Amino acid sequence: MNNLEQNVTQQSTAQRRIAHLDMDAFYASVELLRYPELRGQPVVIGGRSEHQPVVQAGGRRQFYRLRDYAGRGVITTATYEARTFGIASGMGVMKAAQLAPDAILLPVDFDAYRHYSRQFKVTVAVIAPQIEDTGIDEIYIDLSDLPDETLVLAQRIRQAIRDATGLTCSMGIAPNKLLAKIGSDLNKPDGVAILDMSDVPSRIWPLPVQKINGIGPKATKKLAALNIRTIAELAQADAGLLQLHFGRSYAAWLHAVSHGIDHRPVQTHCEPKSISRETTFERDLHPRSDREALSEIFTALCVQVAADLKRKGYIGRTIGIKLRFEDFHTVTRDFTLTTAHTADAGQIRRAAGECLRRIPLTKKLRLLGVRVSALRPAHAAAAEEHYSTQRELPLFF
DNA sequence: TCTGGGGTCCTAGGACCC
DNA sequence: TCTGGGGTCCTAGGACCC
Repeated sequence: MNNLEQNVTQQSTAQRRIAHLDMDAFYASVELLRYPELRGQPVVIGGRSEHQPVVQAGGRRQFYRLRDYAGRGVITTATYEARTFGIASGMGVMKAAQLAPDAILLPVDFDAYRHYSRQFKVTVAVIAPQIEDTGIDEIYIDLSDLPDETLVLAQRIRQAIRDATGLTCSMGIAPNKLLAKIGSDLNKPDGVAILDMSDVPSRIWPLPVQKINGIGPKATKKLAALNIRTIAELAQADAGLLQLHFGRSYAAWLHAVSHGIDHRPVQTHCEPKSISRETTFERDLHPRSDREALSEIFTALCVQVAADLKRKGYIGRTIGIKLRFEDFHTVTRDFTLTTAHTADAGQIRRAAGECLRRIPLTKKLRLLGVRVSALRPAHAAAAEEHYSTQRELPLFF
């Protein structure tokens, strides 16, 4: 065995130390920094239109209540006080208003959340640089190569985030991402959980299957029909039965995760695969009688996607659209350019228009979306073009 | 009074090529 | 005329996540 092989073997057999860090009620907590007088109250973030607080004479702020809201939209985040009413993210605002009509409603402010997101990630990176970005409010951190004791490290990271942002987070630390992710939820909010493989039977198995990242509503329902509700029941389930109902690869995955097994690495770098924009209308629009409005929205989406591509430095080759009808049925169409990649709004609009013509429009629409995929960095494409031109030159001269 | 917007990954069939 | 697999690309839909 040579040195390289030895290293690889050692690396793959060594116990890893992976953290999952999740900001507590992130959007709501950022809003509470801005409106400290709301601390301790049920507050939800979401909705679509402008429901900014109104500053009254004397500087007092007047906030919107859930009961004052009418129309479409969902809750993105609820404070823990609001969650006691049964409000959860993803819930329609109108339904949340039934549960807690007096809860404060604030509009989303993504710029503010992105600002705090960058801040907490930079703060963590100073202490532990091996970070995988998995969203605006959560990251995985590979702590394997750091010398410090696990709990000391966790508390140092959490304190640094609190000092830099005033925000709290929860952490799970375990030998892999699967268990770290479950762990960060165990002592939420503002808590830490450290898990080992030997903790799986006592601390993981009693949990419901949907606590596993990757088992969603559909799989949970199918498992419940097989009398499988806890991770313990999943771990004991007959392999043949699972294969019959979920297919070979998903069944194998279910079996592995129920035993706490997960070999995915922490990925510190990731290129985007697609960039898209979509919008749900205030009211459903008719393909004929609202044709003008739809056409305007469609073009605007293409212009936005093109701007996003340029700002982020990508060009794409596959243009796709998404339509959602009034009955929530959703269809997509896409088209791959035979010419070069593009970030041009006009070209995207034409391709998207071709896609649209392939969908029969009878029902009213509630959503329209435009996506560009098969991306590549614009600079790499330019460099390659330059390189290939250079290479060809000698042939011509 | 249902159900946002931004993504990723997987599956599956058909075309096309070797 | 019928008969193979394997590999890759394209397209559509769906599950899932934050």
